[in-house]
Amino acid sequence: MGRPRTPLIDRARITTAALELVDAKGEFSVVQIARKLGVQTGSLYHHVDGRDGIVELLRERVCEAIDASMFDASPWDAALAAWARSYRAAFAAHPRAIPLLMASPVRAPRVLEHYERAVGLLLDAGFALADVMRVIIALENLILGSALDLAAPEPMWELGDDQRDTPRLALALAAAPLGRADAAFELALGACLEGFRALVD
Amino acid sequence: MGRPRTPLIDRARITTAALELVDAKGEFSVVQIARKLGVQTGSLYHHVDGRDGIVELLRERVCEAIDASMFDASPWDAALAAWARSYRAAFAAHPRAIPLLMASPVRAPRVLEHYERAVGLLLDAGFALADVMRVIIALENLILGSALDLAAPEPMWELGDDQRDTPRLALALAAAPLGRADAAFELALGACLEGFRALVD
DNA sequence: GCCCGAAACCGAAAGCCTTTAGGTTTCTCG
DNA sequence: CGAGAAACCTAAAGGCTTTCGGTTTCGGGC
Repeated sequence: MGRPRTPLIDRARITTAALELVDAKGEFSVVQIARKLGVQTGSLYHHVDGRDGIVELLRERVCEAIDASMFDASPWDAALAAWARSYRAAFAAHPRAIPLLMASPVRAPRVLEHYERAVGLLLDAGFALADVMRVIIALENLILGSALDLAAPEPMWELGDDQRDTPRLALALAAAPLGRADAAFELALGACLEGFRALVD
Repeated sequence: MGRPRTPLIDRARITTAALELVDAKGEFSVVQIARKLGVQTGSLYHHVDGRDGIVELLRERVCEAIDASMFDASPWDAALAAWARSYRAAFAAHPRAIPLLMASPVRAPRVLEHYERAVGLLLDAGFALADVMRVIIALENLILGSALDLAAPEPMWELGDDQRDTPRLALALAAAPLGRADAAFELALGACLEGFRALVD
């Protein structure tokens, strides 16, 4: 018993275990993480601020993959598009984590910093201060909505066995290309950027 | 004990109690519903298919408010816009239910029927079959993403006490009008519809 | 070099939760 | 009028989160 000579767990290992559980089963519990790490449940509470704290760690881990390097180099619209694609791709890498991360607001400082840089980008591009959040929120709506679509492994629409009630929906679904989620995202992204350009010109 | 002379609970009352709990606290439990209805926990299982069944009931209840009457009358773009607004408004009426409803695919026939009619609308408007789902999914991404934004009663961005890390974000947030979520949605909706028109012209 | 507080684990328990099972009364239908 | 279904209760199993006290180890100040 007692304190071990070398710590058995840390925040990074807890996060990894939680993410593996979420990727595999779509959910996690403190008990399951403890089992995975060979540790008593209560021990996790020395490293982490409860279950919600673990969700926050997951958010940070997932968002680490978002690339924000384009904010300095490209023209504003190309940078915004690249950011949006990277943002979406980061969530797409762990689709089953999305419902978990959707339930609580963004608190992670590292994510907030992305928004800070996006604001700067748009201000420098000549957007009016009152328009900036409108643009960012609109884009974020699209990104998160699209990510949500990615979260459902099965199609978002489960037609009944009897498709006579929805003949044309079944037809359109069958005719949609495989990467329909990506195609839809690109369609909306292009349209939104076009709309944003009208604000600054 | 025994069976009461008049039933104490039914699916409608369970749904109402669950929705009240969700509206008030953002979550619900079978125990809390039972307490609210003055009934033992297990009794609910005579009326409802477990906790997941209650979520399905909530989805139906929330989606009842979506108006689909415009599909027959207006030109396609006005109809699509009206549908999107009504869809979003139905979710906005119970924002805290959104994370709950997002986790599972759409099964309710009444909701599927909306998509069926949207497909018909677009086909009749001259959209290519392969484009129809792309357009609908793009629009839905926007609706759900925007609804998700509404789900956060607190601002989606919780800046730390020390705003020195995000000075321009704080500035932009302060400059954004009160209905910033609505403004962002309308901005993106208009842009997307403009993009859709380019597909059919 | 020693001591004391902090750190990191274990064990146990309180208090939630979901779901199932069996018992009792009442209703409905043949 | 009798049988079975319906609708409630009580009880309990088994999961969950979180807290608390006990035990050992580490590290910094004297």
